[in-house]
Amino acid sequence: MDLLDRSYPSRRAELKRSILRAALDCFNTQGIEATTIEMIRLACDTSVGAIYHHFTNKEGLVAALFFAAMEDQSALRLEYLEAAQTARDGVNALVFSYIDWVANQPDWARYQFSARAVVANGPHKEELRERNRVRNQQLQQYFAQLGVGEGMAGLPPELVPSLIIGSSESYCRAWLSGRVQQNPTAYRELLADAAWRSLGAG
Amino acid sequence: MDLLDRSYPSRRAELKRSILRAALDCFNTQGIEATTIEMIRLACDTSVGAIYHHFTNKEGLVAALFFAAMEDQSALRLEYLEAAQTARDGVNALVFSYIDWVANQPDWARYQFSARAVVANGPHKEELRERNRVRNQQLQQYFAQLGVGEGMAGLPPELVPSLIIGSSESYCRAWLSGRVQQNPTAYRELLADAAWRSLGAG
Amino acid sequence: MDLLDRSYPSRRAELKRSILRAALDCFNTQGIEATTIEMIRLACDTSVGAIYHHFTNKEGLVAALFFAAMEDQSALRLEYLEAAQTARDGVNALVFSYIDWVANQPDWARYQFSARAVVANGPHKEELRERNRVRNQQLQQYFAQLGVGEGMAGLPPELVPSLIIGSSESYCRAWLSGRVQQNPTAYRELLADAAWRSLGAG
Amino acid sequence: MDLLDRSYPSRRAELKRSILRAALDCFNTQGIEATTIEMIRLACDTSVGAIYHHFTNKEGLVAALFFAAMEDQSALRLEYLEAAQTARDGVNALVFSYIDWVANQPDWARYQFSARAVVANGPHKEELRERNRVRNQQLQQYFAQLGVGEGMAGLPPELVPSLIIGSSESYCRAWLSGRVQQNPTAYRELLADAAWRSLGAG
DNA sequence: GATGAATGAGCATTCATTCAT
DNA sequence: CATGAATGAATGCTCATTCAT
Repeated sequence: MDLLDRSYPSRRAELKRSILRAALDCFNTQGIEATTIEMIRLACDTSVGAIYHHFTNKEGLVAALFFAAMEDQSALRLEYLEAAQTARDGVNALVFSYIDWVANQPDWARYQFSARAVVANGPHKEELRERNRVRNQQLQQYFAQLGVGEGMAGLPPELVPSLIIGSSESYCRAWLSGRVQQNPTAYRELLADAAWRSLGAG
Repeated sequence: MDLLDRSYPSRRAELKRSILRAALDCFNTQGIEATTIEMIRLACDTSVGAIYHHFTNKEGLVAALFFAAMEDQSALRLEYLEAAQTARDGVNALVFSYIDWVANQPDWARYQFSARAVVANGPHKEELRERNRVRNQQLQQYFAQLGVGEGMAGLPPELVPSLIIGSSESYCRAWLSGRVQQNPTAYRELLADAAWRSLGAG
Repeated sequence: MDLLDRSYPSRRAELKRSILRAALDCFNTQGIEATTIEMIRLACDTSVGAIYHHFTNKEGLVAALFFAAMEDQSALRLEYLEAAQTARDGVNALVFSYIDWVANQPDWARYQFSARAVVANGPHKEELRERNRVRNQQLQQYFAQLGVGEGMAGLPPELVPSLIIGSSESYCRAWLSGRVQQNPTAYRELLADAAWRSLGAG
Repeated sequence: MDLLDRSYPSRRAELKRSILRAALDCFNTQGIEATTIEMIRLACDTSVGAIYHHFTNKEGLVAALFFAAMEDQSALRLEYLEAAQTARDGVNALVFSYIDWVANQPDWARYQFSARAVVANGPHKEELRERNRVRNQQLQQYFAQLGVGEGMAGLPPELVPSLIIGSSESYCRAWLSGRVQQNPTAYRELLADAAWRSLGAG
């Protein structure tokens, strides 16, 4: 099922969905700043007014799209994490959910990379901060439950996320921008193993 | 010595330097798109005409700044790599040079992150591609010399750069955007060790 | 009793009244042009459609408000004039009714000043002209009855209204915009005396 | 000599003058809010950019025009006042300078009436307040010199300006909007006499 | 009658770029 | 070489008004 159908499932939200889809396409193709409201309007055949009615702003549209991606990614992560029993399972869940989400929603992933800076400096920066705070808290709880951090004594907590996800993110970026060819899912296991080793928890 | 004094060392280039410095400040503070030529003019007290005389247009200024950063970073990497004897030395050289450069030139590093997408889609995309090609070739040569890749048989070559530098890059991004506090140089060794372990070459 | 209750006394007109009151507030606070239908809707908690149902369009609302003020002011003037016996009484009636109305309905007076130009150039300009014509005729009749104009021989008729009401209007404007402090009713007698003297009819 | 030539006499300010003249015409013909920058641009055959270069804003243009009128009117008033010896002379100077200015610059006078409210609520409200303060102070000085206020003991000072100028202003407004036909200069003496009588200083 | 989503013409404003001086 | 006034296409956004439900 499509990401947007998950986020806006009702019938009445059809227009909203079609605006978002058109915006995603335009933003990814032309770049966020280079995309004009008129381009989006053309792409989904509505009126300028309708776009503003539903999203207030160009920045509101950018943010709505970004938060939709964030939530979808979060949902997959939680799903994977719920099945995890051990610390190693947890690391796998993070790496796999990250890679699978990017590989399945490359457009949304691409958008997420380019929109983050925009949202983080725009009028929705507070909402972003808050969502990040909540997400980090949830992750900490999960990892506390799993006893992660014990095996990797000595590693500063603020370093751990980079060790777990850094390589995957780096490869996914390279893939999305065409610098490497192979689909990241082909390296799921390698990247999860490498992340685990990098934690020195072997 | 300052990055710009290295790149534009002559006396006559003083104006060029002061424009670049002002532009860097503005771009980092306001964002590249949000910065107007007028803002830069104000910040370095020249005329619009002078800016256009030296850099042709805004994208020329963005690119000049980006390539200056790239070259400075390259120079440090080469310096570190020249002292490397073993594969492990090479990994350390990459990680250390990356971290040290970011930590010493945080403004340039910040700019590099935000400008890459702009340059990669602007009129200087070819020059960027070419520079990347040259850099990758150099790196490959160095690593071939050091016999890197032998100990890590089985790892796809296109994955290796992400394994080496991914975590460091991830942490540096987090540091530049204030999400973590500790200066990345504090974790130089930890990150290099983790990178080495992640390669499975222990 | 409230101006609007006088103009729209029935129970069924409650909504109409609440729209007018909200519009008056908004127009005075933000200015007529700066006030949007949406602001008015918010202020009286109806729907856009309801406003258009009752007043056809924004200019209809502006005019309805203006004519309501005009009628209320007219009613008071007639009331005062009906008690007048002499020319001097007539001048007093005009000055006092003007001042008392402004002092008792400052919001409506303020609105009247700012709306006149709008109505006089909008689609209701004819209605305004007609109402003015009728009012002037009535005044002329009253003054003819009282024999006004005899004592002040030599004064051009078109100058007389300005001599009678000019100073009061000037002071009331100053009071409404905060340039003077004292309530105009404090100067009722002084202004009426001055008007009388200015007619040279002493 | 034209009002604008007095305010912007240099050769280089030619464009500025032509913009102001075009704006005055448009504002008076269509109304300030109804006038678009494009209309003004057409009327003086420049570019939008030039208008913004010289006046920053539509509101800047409105204010520049308003202050130019104010200064021109002030200059005439000072000129007339300088020749005054007695209180009666002073009253005449105020009434005559007011009437003469309106009659000689009807477009500027009309504009002044409609622009005052806009400027008083716009971003230049402070400048307007300050200019008013200075003007009032000057007037007070002049009248103190002339011993005005002595003969009219008992009249509250804040009422005096309305008594002096109220009737003239009222008649001028009526003339500018076509409600009366006779040019106000025809009634200069009558209005000055009436003002003097209204002060009760006879 | 009431509602409010949808419409789209219209506007102020910006800003990279040029070029006469 | 330097200057900065002038250009004008392009854009985000507003808001009165309509009309299907």
